Amino acid sequence: MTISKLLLDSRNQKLLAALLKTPRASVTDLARRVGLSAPATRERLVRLEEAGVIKGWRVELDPKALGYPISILVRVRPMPGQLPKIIKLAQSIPQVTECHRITGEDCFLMRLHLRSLDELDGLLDKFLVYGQTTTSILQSSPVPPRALPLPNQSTG
Amino acid sequence: MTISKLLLDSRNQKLLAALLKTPRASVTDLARRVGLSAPATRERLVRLEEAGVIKGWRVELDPKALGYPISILVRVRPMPGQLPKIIKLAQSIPQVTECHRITGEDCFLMRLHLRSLDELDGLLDKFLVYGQTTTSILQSSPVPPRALPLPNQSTG
DNA sequence: TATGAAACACACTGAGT
DNA sequence: ACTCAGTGTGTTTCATA
Repeated sequence: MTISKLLLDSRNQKLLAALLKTPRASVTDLARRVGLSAPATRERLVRLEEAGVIKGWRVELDPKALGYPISILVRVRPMPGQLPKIIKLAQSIPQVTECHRITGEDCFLMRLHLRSLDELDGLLDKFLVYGQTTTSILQSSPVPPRALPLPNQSTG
Repeated sequence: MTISKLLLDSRNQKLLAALLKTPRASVTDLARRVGLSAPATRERLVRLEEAGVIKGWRVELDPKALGYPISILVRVRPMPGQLPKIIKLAQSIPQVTECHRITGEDCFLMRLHLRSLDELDGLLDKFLVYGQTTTSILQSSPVPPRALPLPNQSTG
């Protein structure tokens, strides 16, 4: 049994579910919803963070509001030996907000945010030095980022 | 000038920058860092939320810790007329934590989390009813999700 | 749109079970 | 591992500029 599983008793499941619903809830509020005292709830939160079950906290800003109305996805197929250069390039471009190494002929998938389509050429050119690119414009998100189901085990 | 721009004076820029660094900081702490009183800072936060500049707050859980060690990306090329069915299907599968409509021959890109590779066949089969799929396994993230640069304008 | 003071809620600690 | 109670800090409202 993994450390994680020990951490995922029914109370922590409730706690995580409550947190997913309202990430900014106070410990006191979470405690009420979980049926524990505030100190006990806090202790559980700290342990979940220490164990890495809770990886982090985020505030999500709207790219449009920040002046980036266009989101695109770019796949990159590196030329032989150019893989590390593409990584460095992606990291150095602030408009690249995600870059993933994936299996398949295209080794990378990245997400870029643009102020206008005019920016696209210049950005792609930078990558074309090291490989081929395939570009898609993001139109909508039928499933916007959402949480995975919790194990919902009955133990604990 | 858009509503957003009016909202992005230099103090709000500082405020958002502070929030991005430490999303769970207290209003009092943010106020100190921005150089305003707590009530004023709180007021600004509320407005930024109401205007949609702050889209939401997230707690990020580790998929591995929840029992989903494998992340994959699937592109789907729908057969004619099957596009809405694919959307519904994606929404109905909890392992699909993101699904994006994109331009190109593959209309959808989605992200799935698996308990094991054995799950893959069954999941892909569901989509293969409505179109072709291309699957990649996510190996690493040279650029893990990060924030866009703020406008950093001098006005305000 | 900001501030300061006051009322209230929350976080955190320590002692006890 | 939890609860309870006490203390200090943060949050929120209101009056005011």
